Amino acid sequence: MASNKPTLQDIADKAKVSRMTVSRVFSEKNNVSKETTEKIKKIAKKIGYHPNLIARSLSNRKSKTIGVFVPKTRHLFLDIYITQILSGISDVTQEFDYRLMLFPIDYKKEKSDLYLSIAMSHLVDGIILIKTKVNDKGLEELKKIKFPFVLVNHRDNTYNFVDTSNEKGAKLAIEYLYKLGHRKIAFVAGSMDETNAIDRLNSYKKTLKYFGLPYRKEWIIYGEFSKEKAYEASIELFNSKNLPTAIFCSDDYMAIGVMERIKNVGLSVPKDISIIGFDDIEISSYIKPSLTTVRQPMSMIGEKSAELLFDLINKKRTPPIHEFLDVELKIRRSTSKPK
Amino acid sequence: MASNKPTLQDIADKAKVSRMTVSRVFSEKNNVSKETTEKIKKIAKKIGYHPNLIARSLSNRKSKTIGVFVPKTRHLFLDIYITQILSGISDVTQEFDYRLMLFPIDYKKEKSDLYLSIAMSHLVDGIILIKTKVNDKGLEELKKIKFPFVLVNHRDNTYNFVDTSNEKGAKLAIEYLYKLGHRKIAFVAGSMDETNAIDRLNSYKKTLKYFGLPYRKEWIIYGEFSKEKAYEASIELFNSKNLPTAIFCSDDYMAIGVMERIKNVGLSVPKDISIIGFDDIEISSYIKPSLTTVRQPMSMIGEKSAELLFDLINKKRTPPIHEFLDVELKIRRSTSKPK
DNA sequence: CTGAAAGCGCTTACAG
DNA sequence: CTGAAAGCGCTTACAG
Repeated sequence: MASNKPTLQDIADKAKVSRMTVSRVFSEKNNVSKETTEKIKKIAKKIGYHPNLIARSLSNRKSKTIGVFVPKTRHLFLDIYITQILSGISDVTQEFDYRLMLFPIDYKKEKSDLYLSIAMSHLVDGIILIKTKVNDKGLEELKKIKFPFVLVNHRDNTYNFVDTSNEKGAKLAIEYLYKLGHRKIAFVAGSMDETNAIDRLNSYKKTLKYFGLPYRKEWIIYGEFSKEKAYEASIELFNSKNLPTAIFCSDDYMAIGVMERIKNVGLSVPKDISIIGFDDIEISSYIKPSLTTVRQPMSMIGEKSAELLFDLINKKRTPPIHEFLDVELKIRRSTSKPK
Repeated sequence: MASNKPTLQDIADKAKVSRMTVSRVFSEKNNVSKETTEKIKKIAKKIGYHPNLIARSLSNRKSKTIGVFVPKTRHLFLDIYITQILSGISDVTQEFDYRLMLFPIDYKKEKSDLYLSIAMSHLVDGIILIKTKVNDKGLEELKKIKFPFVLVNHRDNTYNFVDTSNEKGAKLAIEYLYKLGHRKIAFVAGSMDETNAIDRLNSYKKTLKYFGLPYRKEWIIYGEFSKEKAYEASIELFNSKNLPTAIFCSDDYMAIGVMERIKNVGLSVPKDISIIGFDDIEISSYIKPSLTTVRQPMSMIGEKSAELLFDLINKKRTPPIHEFLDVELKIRRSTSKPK
């Protein structure tokens, strides 16, 4: 650490002006004479002045920083899915000349006043929460103090959120299978404490009904958005005598787990069973067969959520705001007509 | 924003003590009587007090935050490789009860006083820079003011760094190919403005020499750590009459690009040509054939660099510190004996 | 366009 | 164990 960092006062002394004038130059108020501005900038450069942003924050009550809560999953807190959302957030944050503070969090374990204490800490001007769980008590506190925050991929009408059209996504998948000729369609659900998982499940049920397809409880299994869990749970599907001809999985990792299972029971994709995933993560186009999946526009989800947050911070929109982003079916080789 | 957030003074008034005493309670100095401590905590809870961390930072000159510079690559600033490093950094940061500020950066474009201005801003107590380029002018400034910082995966003896044993990694790969019986081994280099790429190339040359293998300039191609570039550049290898029997690629993405090329020229991996990559990214175990590669301990690299940074911040070690982490050869199906 | 005064909400460094 | 004083380095809100 430099022992004595120059301050506004140091420059003011040398330039023979008040430190207020120097402050104006660095906060770009453009109301200082050209002459003095140049003199001040020259001196600043010479003595190596850089503003103390903490001091600035304390007095103007703006941190110019947003906080992003990201779920820790699978030991690694960032899977590819979240990485892309984060990337979108980061792009917009830089456009707005803001900084980004990361809060990795285990939503299940964290005490409920974490959000509030960070909101009250003045460290950030707004918060984005990626994939919170249902019934998160902390959110109500944030709303109560009118702190700007946006939920990402968590649909709760009480709050601001940016979410994927999960309903449409699941519908697209089932519809596509139906049109291929499938009538026996099983479903692999995600973690039921996330609205993503709930919405996809409900849309699966609804779409089956719409097409007049049979709904069978034993054709729904629960994989908790995990490849391994999906692999384990999917054994049940193959113990029954009545095999589905297609399986729609709530995310790509689970689809990969199910494909492994299918291989292990001696069947083949898509010849015996068609598989559709959800997300379109990078691996999905590399595996064999490549995975048909519902693509979420991940980095756009990040961008939109950051844009919304800045609108809230700048009071350009009033809560609650709800945005749904569109999905797209990526057809690859894990789906075909039934035998 | 809450209109009037309670401050230390508010609690002090109600508790009939000085705000200094209240401050002591919240900074956990443990030198306040049990009785008063409890009274203060009770009042704080009742009126919803949460400390203003910005104010605390200004007066005690500690931000309790570290900054991490991450390269923006491939439009998405975070590829899987960086994600894992970041995850390791984040784990250690939480252990030390610090916060984490993210600075996505294009190292080639950024003006050179960015590091310095952030170091001087008091926003962070230390900095980790992931994959800087050779000849980055800004680093010298940081060193001059003795600001704690650590380079990740960039070997520059002037500064603190945590790097992979690239030399050993490349040696392991070549050695393995040699033992399989390969004598004609080509090399795909990364971006030559990164020491990672340089070190792997040098080790390739050195190891060839060690085994008495022929070094041919036309067997070295440059893929800039990009799948597409590697695909493009690798065409040259197949225009020559003298084909290699194995290709060692400086990263997995390039290995994937080269494998595509091999397929497109009608050859097959590993039957005609063996392929080895570097990194062990997630896809590498999913592609067909699965990729033999030199595994970097990515999240450990993150952990070690954060631990080193905290040691520097707490003056437990003195710069320059250089750490190399071990690599491991993951043998999969993209390598076999030559025909 | 410029400045004097007051303040942001904490902690440091004494002192007792 | 507790407190009075001063200060961290800025900006706000006047005033001229």
